[in-house]
Amino acid sequence: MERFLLLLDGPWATLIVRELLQGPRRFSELRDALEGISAHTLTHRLRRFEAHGIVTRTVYAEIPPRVVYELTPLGESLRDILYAMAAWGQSVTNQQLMAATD
Amino acid sequence: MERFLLLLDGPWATLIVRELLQGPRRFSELRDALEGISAHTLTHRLRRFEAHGIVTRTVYAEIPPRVVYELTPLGESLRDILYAMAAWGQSVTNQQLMAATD
DNA sequence: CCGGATCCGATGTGATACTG
DNA sequence: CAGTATCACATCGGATCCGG
Repeated sequence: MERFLLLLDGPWATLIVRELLQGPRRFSELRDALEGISAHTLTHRLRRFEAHGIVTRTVYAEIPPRVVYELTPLGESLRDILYAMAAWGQSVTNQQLMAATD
Repeated sequence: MERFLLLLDGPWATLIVRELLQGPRRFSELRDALEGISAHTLTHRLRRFEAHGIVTRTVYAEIPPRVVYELTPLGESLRDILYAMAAWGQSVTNQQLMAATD
């Protein structure tokens, strides 16, 4: 089975990558942008991304500390997938999905 | 949060849709093509797809019984996403992924 | 500010046995 | 052939408390 599918597993994973596609982000910036995500989940997704080589984690030893996450070229290459997802979401109205979901 | 992400949740969901993109498939054809999937899981994914309107289920009351699954136009519209995923998987060598995963 | 530790619930998946 | 029922396990995610 293909590994790459596991990278975007879970509802938050794709949303985090989508946010990082817009540029480097601090931990708190991600948490604020992804309204509703817990620090617990955000940390775990970022750690996995890091382990899979699609995100870099840079720690600035300042007071207060600052941690910046940034997509690697490998992570940037996910852009086409995210774009395809975004396009699909726009072409399918919420009404269609809601009616089909219930 | 966007509903469509939940459609392709889990490692098998995308693979099932990818198989159906090649044409209608019987239950046993899907199970054979997706080596390693359990009947339990395949049934549950197909039932969800059906409920979400991306797959139709047609039962032929023959002996032995025959059940054919086919993508709806809504399901077909997922093609671009699956293609983008496939392209990504091909551009990234397995070596890269394995090295990054461990 | 950026998490780690821990406990908990929900869900995806498998194994096995069984059925119309 | 095409499932269903049940049990078991892993992982995603949230809540809460605590630490560098």
